[in-house]
Amino acid sequence: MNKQTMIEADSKGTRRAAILDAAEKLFAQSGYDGVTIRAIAKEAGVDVALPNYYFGPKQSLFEATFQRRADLLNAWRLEALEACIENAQPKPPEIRSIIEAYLHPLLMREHVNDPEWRSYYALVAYVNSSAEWGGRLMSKVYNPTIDRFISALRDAKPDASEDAIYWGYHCLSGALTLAFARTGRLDELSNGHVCSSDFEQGFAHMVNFITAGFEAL
Amino acid sequence: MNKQTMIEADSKGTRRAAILDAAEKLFAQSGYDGVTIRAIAKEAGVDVALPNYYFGPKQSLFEATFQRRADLLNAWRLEALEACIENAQPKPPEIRSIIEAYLHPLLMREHVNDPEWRSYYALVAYVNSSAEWGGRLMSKVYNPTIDRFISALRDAKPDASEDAIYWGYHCLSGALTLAFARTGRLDELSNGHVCSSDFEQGFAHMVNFITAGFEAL
DNA sequence: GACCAAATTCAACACTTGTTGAAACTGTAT
DNA sequence: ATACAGTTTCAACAAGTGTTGAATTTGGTC
Repeated sequence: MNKQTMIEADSKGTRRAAILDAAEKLFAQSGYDGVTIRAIAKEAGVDVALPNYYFGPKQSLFEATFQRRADLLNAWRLEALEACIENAQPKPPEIRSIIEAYLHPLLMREHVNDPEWRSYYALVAYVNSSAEWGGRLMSKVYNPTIDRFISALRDAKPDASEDAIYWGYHCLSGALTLAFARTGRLDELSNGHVCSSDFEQGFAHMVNFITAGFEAL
Repeated sequence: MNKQTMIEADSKGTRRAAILDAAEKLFAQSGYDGVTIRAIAKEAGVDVALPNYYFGPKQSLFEATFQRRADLLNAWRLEALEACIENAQPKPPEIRSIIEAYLHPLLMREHVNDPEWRSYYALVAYVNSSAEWGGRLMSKVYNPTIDRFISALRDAKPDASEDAIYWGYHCLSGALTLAFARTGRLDELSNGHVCSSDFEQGFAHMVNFITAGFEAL
């Protein structure tokens, strides 16, 4: 049973899915240590003992929550990357279209403003910049996909150094996950002029900015 | 008594400073909820009741820790910005030199590899991408300085839209604080080829990347 | 020495934490 | 009905949580 069908099996009604939904929402809001099993159980409307029954200890619940939507996300991104490589044949694709393949799957579907997906994105932001989870968990779940994007960028910029490409990806990742975190900081900084939760506007600016960064390598 | 002298007054020997040092280190490692007052007291070598005696409740201790080095940092950055504006008179300074004024004060002094400053940077990374602290605390402490940099960027790029400049700053901030977080992710992604804790190398790449992003606005 | 305020310790408070084992309940196959 | 495995509840556990008030110690001033 692949993960797509797992999500659907868990999709609605079952308590197992309700627990994951609650965990996703709360972990995204307050981080691992800021959330108690009891709060998750309450949010999910189940008994305190049930999360442990289904997922074992708290750490496993957290990793299961993080893992749940990852395979879908990776599949969407790879699909978009393959398509952009295909379209550019036989030349390597433009940098801009690689960056778009990385970002667009996150908001070009029905789930752009789906609060559950937004929670998951915030969870990714938390994990990505957490010293405790960051390296290990992100790498385990997302590296195979990222490797493909790195390769594509390398092909598009064959004269750039390896270091520069990796640090370029670092900038992309940092900007993206900070947007995911939805701290409301840009709103405050700009006195309400910019709405940082307007992902579609923000992503357009980010694509321009990041593309220019890579093209200058 | 300004903050410079406050830090020096707290610098060594006093328990008050030991508590701040311990809190800085531990909060940077594990975030607000991942650290207990008892752990801080133990790390500082003082009684459990002492943090509360000096700083009041846990939240206040956290904010005091975050605040302690902020004024120094702001002063250094503003000094660097003034210098680069001065040097470019009467024209506005180059974008690259503005970005350098923002980044270089963090590593161009004796404290580049000072573990205490590194802890503080990691703390900034935590706060910046935390949904609970991010907006409020970062803005309160750092906005006046950031506003000056935004103005300088606006002068250097008078034809860029306001939105684009704010989102450009967002990219800069996200990349910088992700580097601060020191998750070790780039190391894993590149199979050890890139050392993400080598700030000097990383900052050089980031300056290039971010400068190109702004110049393309 | 006596005095006093600041600093520090100690013990305890009320409450929350993750986890568990035994009991009760569910639905289905026999 | 019986049996049985998968769920769900309940109560409790040992350990840890932030905070506090009273007691004690410290260091300097009269």
